[in-house]
Amino acid sequence: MAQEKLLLIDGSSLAFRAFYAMYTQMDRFTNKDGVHTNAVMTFNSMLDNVMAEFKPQHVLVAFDKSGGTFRTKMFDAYKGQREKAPSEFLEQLPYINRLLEDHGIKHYALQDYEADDIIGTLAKQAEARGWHTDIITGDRDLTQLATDQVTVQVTRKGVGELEAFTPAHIQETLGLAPKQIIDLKGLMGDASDNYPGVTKVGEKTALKLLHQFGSIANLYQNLDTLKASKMKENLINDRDKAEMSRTLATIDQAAPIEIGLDDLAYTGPDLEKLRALYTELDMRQALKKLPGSETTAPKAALHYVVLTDANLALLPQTNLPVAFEIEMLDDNYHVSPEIGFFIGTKDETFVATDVTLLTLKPLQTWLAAHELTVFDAKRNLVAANRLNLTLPKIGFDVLLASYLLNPDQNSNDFGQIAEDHDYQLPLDADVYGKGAKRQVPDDETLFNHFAEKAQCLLALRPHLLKDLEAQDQTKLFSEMELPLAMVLARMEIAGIVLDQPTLKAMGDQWTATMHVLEEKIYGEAGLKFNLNSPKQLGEVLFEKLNLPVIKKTKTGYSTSVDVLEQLKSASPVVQDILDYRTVAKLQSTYVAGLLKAVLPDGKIHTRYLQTLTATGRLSSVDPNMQNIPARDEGKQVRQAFVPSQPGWQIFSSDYSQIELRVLAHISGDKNMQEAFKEDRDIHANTAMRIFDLDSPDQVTPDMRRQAKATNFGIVYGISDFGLAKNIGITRQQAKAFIAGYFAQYPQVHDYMEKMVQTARENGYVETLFHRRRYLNDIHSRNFNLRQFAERTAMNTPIQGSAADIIKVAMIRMQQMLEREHLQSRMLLQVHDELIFEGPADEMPKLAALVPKVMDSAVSLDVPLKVESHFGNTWFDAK
DNA sequence: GAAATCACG
DNA sequence: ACGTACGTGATTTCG
Repeated sequence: MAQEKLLLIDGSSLAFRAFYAMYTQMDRFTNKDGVHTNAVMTFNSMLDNVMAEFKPQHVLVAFDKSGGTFRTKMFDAYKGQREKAPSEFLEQLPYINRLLEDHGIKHYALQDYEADDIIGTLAKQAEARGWHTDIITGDRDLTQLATDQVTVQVTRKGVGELEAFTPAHIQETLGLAPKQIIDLKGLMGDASDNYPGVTKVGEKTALKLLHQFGSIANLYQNLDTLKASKMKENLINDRDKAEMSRTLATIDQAAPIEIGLDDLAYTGPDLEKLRALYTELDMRQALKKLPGSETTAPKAALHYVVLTDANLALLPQTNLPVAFEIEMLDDNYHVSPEIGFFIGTKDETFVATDVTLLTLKPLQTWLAAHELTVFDAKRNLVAANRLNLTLPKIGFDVLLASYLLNPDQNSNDFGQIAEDHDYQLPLDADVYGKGAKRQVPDDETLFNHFAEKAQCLLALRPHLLKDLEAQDQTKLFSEMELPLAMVLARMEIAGIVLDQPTLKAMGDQWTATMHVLEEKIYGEAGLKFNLNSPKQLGEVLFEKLNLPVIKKTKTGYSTSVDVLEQLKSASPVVQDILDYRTVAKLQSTYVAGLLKAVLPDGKIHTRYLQTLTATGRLSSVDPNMQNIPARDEGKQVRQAFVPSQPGWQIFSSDYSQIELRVLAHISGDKNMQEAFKEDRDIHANTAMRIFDLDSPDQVTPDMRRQAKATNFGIVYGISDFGLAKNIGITRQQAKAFIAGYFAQYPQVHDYMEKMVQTARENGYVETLFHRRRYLNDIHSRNFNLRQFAERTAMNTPIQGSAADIIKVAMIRMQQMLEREHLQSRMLLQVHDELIFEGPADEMPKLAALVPKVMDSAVSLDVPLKVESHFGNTWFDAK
């Protein structure tokens, strides 16, 4: 007989996670009585998943009992920092209990004990009987229970995935045996359960000590063998804390539970009761899944042919578009495994897992002769490049088209996009799984999915083309976004070299500064605390040091820069905190973060997301190369971005004031256009106008600063409150500023009103190149949402048209580089700036060429201005 | 997962 | 009376 299986679920931890997994959309999920159901729903689907996956004969869901536990009796502050659970959560707990009962699953809680202890006790009993146990929890502390017979499954990324902690897995990841997790927690403490551990000992130090000594007990027995150090002192001083924390972290495996293994048999659900509960809670998805509800018939498997090197001749010659994709398992196509490809014609889909077939001559020739329809051109171009091949004839991209039709539909999952256009296609997540469980399915499943995708691509193409035409976006698609995908692919493939030693050296300096500041701050504050925790920092500043509270956040005191700037004079510690924040950011994001992103070729290959933003801008991820520090000491980071070859340099050109120039053009404002036509300093010009001055000499730096902020505010869709806050004036003054501004630039005012009006009438606004953004909230009864939509209506045509312009410039620039046979390459785009590398002797050519291409990308009623620089590093190209 | 913070245009 | 600048991504803490 097969081994008996027991499933123990940490109900408290999972319910909490289930609640927060859909926290933002919580209010979308309520029943007709206003009871929230997000936690119940998520908990329920989680339950379905684990029951299906583990198929246990015995199940128990353990909960914490409210009120204290034996641990609180030992240590008052245990879990003391926790805020009370929100009422939207508490109201769902009774339903979760009912849900379990109706599922035929036992649940249990015990006075003075936590769910952990119930689970630990039962797991031990099950082991004695020779059963296998799986424990489902969101809490890593439970991994201490892992044995050969007990696997601890910890939820990841909310609740969607499980990570299986076996003793071997724990050994692999931490180098510890499960029981040593207890010593680990003893040494490092636990912030969320609010027990201390040893001062200054975090996970790293604790692991080192445990690898050396094995346990806390043995560590203290052999403390003499440690060299004198601050850490040793801390260990001596905090011995009590360590031992107490160890006790607190220990799960009681002999809790006096009144329930036994024999009570846990899973008998299956009571479908009628479940149906009643789902109905009461208005859980339609769950209702649909109940047996006996209407089911959708499984679709017939599609036909496909598996390609081999021997049957490539089967590919038919056709003038019709064909579907193509190189499939990869992960988002990051620079490094993801390539798991197969497909070629679909209207009559047949050809599939294979062996992507090296693509390098064979007959297939290359075939691909070069047929127009391809893909989902995500850039992704396929990079994948192809990894196989040393080009895809010269990509004619249609379903992802790009879908994004242009509505940039809110920016999912990267073909299944999702298909659904948006009323086509049936399984989500990639359903075929491949998510996160740790993501894997290549068996060939039949994979190939069938390929066939579905191929046929879906071919089916969607004519509809999307028609829709693009109807929205006047055909050119935007075929002359801008699709060609741009090719250009971006080349930039991403080129990558930029990171000078790692240089960056490491900077990082070491910043780390040293960080440590000095840390100690100084602890001295000034009179205590040690976690500087990276806004919560703890807030307590120190506003409770211990009694500094005035300037601003609050949802959860407590705000400690952001603008607040700290105002508190600088109140205490010397504030400046140190600001300095600490600066270097900590540089170290973690720009030194450690960038070093992590370097691929084996020594380069950083970012990915531009071409179908993400609502305005038409690009974004950049893994890593983000569009927010590398440009000011103050952080800009040194740019010294680490260097050319890929000796004798080469970095070249950069950027548009000057492109958004205000776009505004001057589309608003038709004569005064603003005049300023640009005469190449005046636009901010000084604005200052002269709103402060009613006669000559530029009368503009003080402060006036210019305020005028500049007002110009920005206008672009963002101004409000008096926002402007007042930004430049530190009263709301009245801001109001007067804005009135003055509109008096001086009257057509700008007209433009703002016109855009809001357009949005109301059409439901969307457009850029110069017909990029569209829908603004459903423009008619909202909710004041905030409506105001936001109005500001968006004013801003999107400006930001989006500027994005259009640089996209045109990039496409033309790539053509020019080829036409002029330059070795120089385009590497990066940062919204209004293009960065290249090339041989030093090509720099003068770039200096002539790039600005010319950029400023002639479009013809506006005002000139576009471009500034260029070059040097040995990105830093020097400024 | 959410929130807070801070980097860029 | 409402509560606000537009568009992004990465890191850290916390429940």
